[in-house]
Amino acid sequence: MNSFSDRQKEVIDVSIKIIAKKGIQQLTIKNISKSLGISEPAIYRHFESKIDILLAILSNFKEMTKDSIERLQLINLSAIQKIESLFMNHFKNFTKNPELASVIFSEEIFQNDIRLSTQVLEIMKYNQEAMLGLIEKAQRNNDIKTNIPREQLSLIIIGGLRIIITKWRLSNYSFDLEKEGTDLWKAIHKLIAP
Amino acid sequence: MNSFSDRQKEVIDVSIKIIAKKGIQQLTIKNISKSLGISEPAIYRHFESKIDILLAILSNFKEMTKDSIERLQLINLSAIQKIESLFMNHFKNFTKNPELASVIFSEEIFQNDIRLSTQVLEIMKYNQEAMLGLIEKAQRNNDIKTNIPREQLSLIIIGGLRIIITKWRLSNYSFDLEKEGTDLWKAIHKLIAP
Amino acid sequence: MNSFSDRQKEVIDVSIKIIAKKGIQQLTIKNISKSLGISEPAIYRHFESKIDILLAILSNFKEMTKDSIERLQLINLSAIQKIESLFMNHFKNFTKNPELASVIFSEEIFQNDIRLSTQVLEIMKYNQEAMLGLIEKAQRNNDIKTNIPREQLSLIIIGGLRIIITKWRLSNYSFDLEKEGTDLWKAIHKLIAP
Amino acid sequence: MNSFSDRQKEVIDVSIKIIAKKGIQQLTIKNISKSLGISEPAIYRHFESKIDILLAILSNFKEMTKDSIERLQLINLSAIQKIESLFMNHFKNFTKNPELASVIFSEEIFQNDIRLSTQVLEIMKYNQEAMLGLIEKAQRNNDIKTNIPREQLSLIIIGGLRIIITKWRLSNYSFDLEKEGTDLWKAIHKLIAP
DNA sequence: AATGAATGAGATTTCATTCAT
DNA sequence: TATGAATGAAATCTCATTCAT
Repeated sequence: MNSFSDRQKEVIDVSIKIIAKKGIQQLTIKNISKSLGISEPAIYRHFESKIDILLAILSNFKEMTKDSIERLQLINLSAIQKIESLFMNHFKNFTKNPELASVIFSEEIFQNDIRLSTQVLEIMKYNQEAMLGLIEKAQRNNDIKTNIPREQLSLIIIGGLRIIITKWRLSNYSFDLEKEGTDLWKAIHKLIAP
Repeated sequence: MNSFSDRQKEVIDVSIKIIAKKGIQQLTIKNISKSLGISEPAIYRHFESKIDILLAILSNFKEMTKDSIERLQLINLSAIQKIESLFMNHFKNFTKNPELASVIFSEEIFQNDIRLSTQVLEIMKYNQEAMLGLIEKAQRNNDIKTNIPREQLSLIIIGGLRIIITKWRLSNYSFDLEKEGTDLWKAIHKLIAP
Repeated sequence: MNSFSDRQKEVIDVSIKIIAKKGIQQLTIKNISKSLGISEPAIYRHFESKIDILLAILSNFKEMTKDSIERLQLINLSAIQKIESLFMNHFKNFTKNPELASVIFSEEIFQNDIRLSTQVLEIMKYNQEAMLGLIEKAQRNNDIKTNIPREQLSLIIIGGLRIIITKWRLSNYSFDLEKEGTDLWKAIHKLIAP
Repeated sequence: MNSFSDRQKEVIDVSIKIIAKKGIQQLTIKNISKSLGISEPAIYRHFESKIDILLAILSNFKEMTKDSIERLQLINLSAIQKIESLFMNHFKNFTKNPELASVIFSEEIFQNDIRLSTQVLEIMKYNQEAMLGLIEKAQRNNDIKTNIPREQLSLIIIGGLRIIITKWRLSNYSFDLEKEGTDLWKAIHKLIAP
């Protein structure tokens, strides 16, 4: 799809790490190039501008999001199981890749450019629509209460997902995200089950 | 408690507005002074440094948070009613003061300085403890399911609160926050009611 | 009219000198600030951008041009004498201020920005219209041949003026501009007299 | 004489076009290579440095100038006819090749290097001497007034030539150069004829 | 309390050029 | 003959802050 060169992937990678560790304000061309051990102008062989680096990060997220949702659709699971899987996969992924957590839910970072914020909104929308679709199916299967509108159910599930990750991040990854995530899912599941 | 001068309050005010409208990267001494119609050095009569402005913003939030929670405790309401009130008050306040929404839940903004992030964590903690206390009481009153640990209930309630405000902000305040907030509360209430 | 501060005038001044001596490519903020003995950022207190410095130079030229033409109109001279005066004044001014010569007829310098080239064209137009008006009057007074269209006469006079200044400049100001200018005017006068 | 390779000629060509369209400041190795559809280092296979490209442009002009003057000398025309031919040929050539006009009379472009400005001065000198020689002959043939020194006549002719081309270029080639050139020549001819 | 002038540090970006392949 | 990757130098401009007034 979006075929980034090896160097481009490296740039994207260290950029995410820099944002995660030191915040967007420290994402400078100097810091990126220092991390890669090359000169500052060398970055411009691989990206036309700094904004393009941020766009590449988002483009990467978008692909990842789409892929994981599409893969999920193909699996032979019930809708409620797919919701659980979607929910829990986030924790697995972020545990493996904690930097991602800092960037993926930090809409503020991408506020200052229309192209960036458009991408962010599209990613959010994509996630929400997937969740809504699954909730609808699960309700039809009678695996989720039907007396609660799916829009609100979706907000509650995604809201829970986001806040636990935010807490984990702000606590400096000091608790076991997968364990706390499982507990949260159990609670949500108990609440929404008919 | 912290007694800010009139000018200091003005600085805090326009700073919040700038962050809300243009992001933290645009919060510069130049932009602040331009918004206030004074010169840049004049800012330094009122704040020793830029960090002090951000600390003042957070200090302000902290006071507001404490105040509203303390006031809530004094009112003659049941615990579940207090939770509802806490939940709904946010929407009222943000509808009146949309800029606040952009800053109050943007922890990323305050990531790059220990003094700042410490303040942010304290505010979060304060809110959570208040919520936990109320949930406990509501459970004792049998107004909330008791078979779900209050830690998870708290996450779900605050998570829902945060995500709806985030959506509202990213949508450029394009929907009726109070109405959507009411719908969300109804759903949560139905779910957590015994 | 355009009221430049003292510092702004200094910037304009050294900028003209730099262009004259080293060409437009050496007109850098660094060189300007070095010439003035201040730091580079200090320049930006006085001009918003480099383009604004160039615009100020042109704005200055425009004023000078307008002024000198307007002053000329008021003097009690015949049209042909005014043409001579216009012609010869250039040599006097440039002899006093040789750097001006390098910039005033270097349209190429101002090619890369629409605002700049617009200004250049306006200055040229202004000069040409003044010259056309004077030629017309002189022809009516029978001081200039009437069997030659004034458009061509204007081109010949201004063309002569420009080329002699160009030669003087490229020769590193190595000949007496006023003397050569007088000789040229004598020749032109002899040719265009009826 | 100077035998440029095909690639070198291409480089010279696009360089002239770039200078004409966007000014000398946009004549960068990057822009040259982009125009040619090759990589930047590839340019250095054909020219040792950027200055060498500019020198090649001037060297080309010099050859062209010499050629056309030498060819003119061989033709069986009177001196005044040769002057007319020299004058009018410029308009024909520039109409065919408008970019040339932007560069050939832009001495400022070549100001910042001694080797470049030396070349420019030589070309000018060559042209002037040819013109002076022709005027002298025409005066001896009694085709041009003899009471005007040929130095001034030369200035007037070449000055007229240059200014009309400058106007044409700054007007974005918006008028018929050959027609206006003819009108100008008629005027000059009428003036200088005995 | 406020300002005009200034600055050191640093940001993004461009440029001519080099080198290994 | 050509390219991908890289770089030192330098350009424009921004930022937080200081100081004399």
